Amino acid sequence: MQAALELVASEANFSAISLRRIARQAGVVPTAFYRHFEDLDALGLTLIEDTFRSLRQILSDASLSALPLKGLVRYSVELFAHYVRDNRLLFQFVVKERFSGTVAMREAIHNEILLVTNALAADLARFDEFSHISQDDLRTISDLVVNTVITLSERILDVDPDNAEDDALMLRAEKQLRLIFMGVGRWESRPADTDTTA
Amino acid sequence: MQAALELVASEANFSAISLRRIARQAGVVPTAFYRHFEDLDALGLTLIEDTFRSLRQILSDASLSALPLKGLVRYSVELFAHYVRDNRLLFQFVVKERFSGTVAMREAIHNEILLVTNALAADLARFDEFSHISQDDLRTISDLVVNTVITLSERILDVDPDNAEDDALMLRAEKQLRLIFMGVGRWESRPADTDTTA
DNA sequence: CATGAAAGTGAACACGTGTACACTTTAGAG
DNA sequence: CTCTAAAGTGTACACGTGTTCACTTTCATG
Repeated sequence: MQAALELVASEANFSAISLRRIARQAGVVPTAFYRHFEDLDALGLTLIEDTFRSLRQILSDASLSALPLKGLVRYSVELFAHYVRDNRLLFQFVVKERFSGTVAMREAIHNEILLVTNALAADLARFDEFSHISQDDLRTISDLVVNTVITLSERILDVDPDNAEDDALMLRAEKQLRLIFMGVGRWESRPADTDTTA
Repeated sequence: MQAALELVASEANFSAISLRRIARQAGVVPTAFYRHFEDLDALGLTLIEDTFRSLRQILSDASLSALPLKGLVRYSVELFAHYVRDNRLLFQFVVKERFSGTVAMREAIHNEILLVTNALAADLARFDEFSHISQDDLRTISDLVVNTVITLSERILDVDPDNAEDDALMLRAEKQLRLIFMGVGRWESRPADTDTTA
């Protein structure tokens, strides 16, 4: 698995590297691969599963919903960015395969992200500031937040590890999230369907 | 080029298909490929270039900045969604290669998106509603908007063409964009650095 | 109608690929 | 110490790959 991650990080993507190269990188003969996985696909799916199992762990450990809303944005962004940096190869793999992987892999990633989005919606629902928001709108908002965070991690992974440019990226994401939450204050979940601003 | 697009749409991604397969799909012998492109890379870059040339055309033709801000969101979303559907294969290619392509391809796509973001920032600057926003913040906002629209197109491409599920996707993106613009109303570009909402 | 460039052809090359099979080594539990 | 399952090995096969080269066909232009 480590060998696969290293190769994917140094090449275009997963489908561009072969079973034989992975085996070579792992210091093992090609046929030994089959002792561990049925398929390259199976390897990929395992990597995805591992990534998100670990991410879910982090997110539930942080128990964001127990914190005060004030300052939550900055804290969350930092937590997440830190975690992405610490698991660079794993996330790089997921980002690359999200749209270019096998159907099975794409679906797995998609479903995992959906889970995170739903969890966020449930967390947000606990705050008074969101009490006027319908369940449906909560998920729409969570979706926007999650997408913004995903974009942040894609960018962190794009700059090289010791560039220190990350701070600018985090600041931007933070601003964007704050902007979103500002909108929430004016949002009405069952408004007359007329535009309020645009 | 058409052959390559068709294959990429039916397979995982560009690096997973070979010169020989593209030639076969085009009804031509492998060596004939070299009469048109030096490289597979060159083909990919050309496809990207074409996609964005055409997209820029559409966006400038629409001259969004000449329209009233009210209703702009819905109109833009519809325009864009329509265009994505009409150029399904092309966009599918770009979405897949955005993170999993060659360095050259990834950079090309990244730069093109940056151009669109900057153009949007310039357009927004013309509206009175954004007069209190600093240039820097305008780009941050445009970035968020562009990312939201990109996410919309990724989703449109993920459901099959005649599913009619698109309306729900567009509605969600529309809501998210309106939420963002609501936030803009309360945004202060040089505030005391204290959080206003979170 | 001639001509020259653009497009397409077919054979050949050296090499990388996934997987099958029978075999050997490793290492931990009884 | 023994034995068994897991991990690793080496050989072999049929096939797909990018690229080369000299050759033929197509076809618009003068």
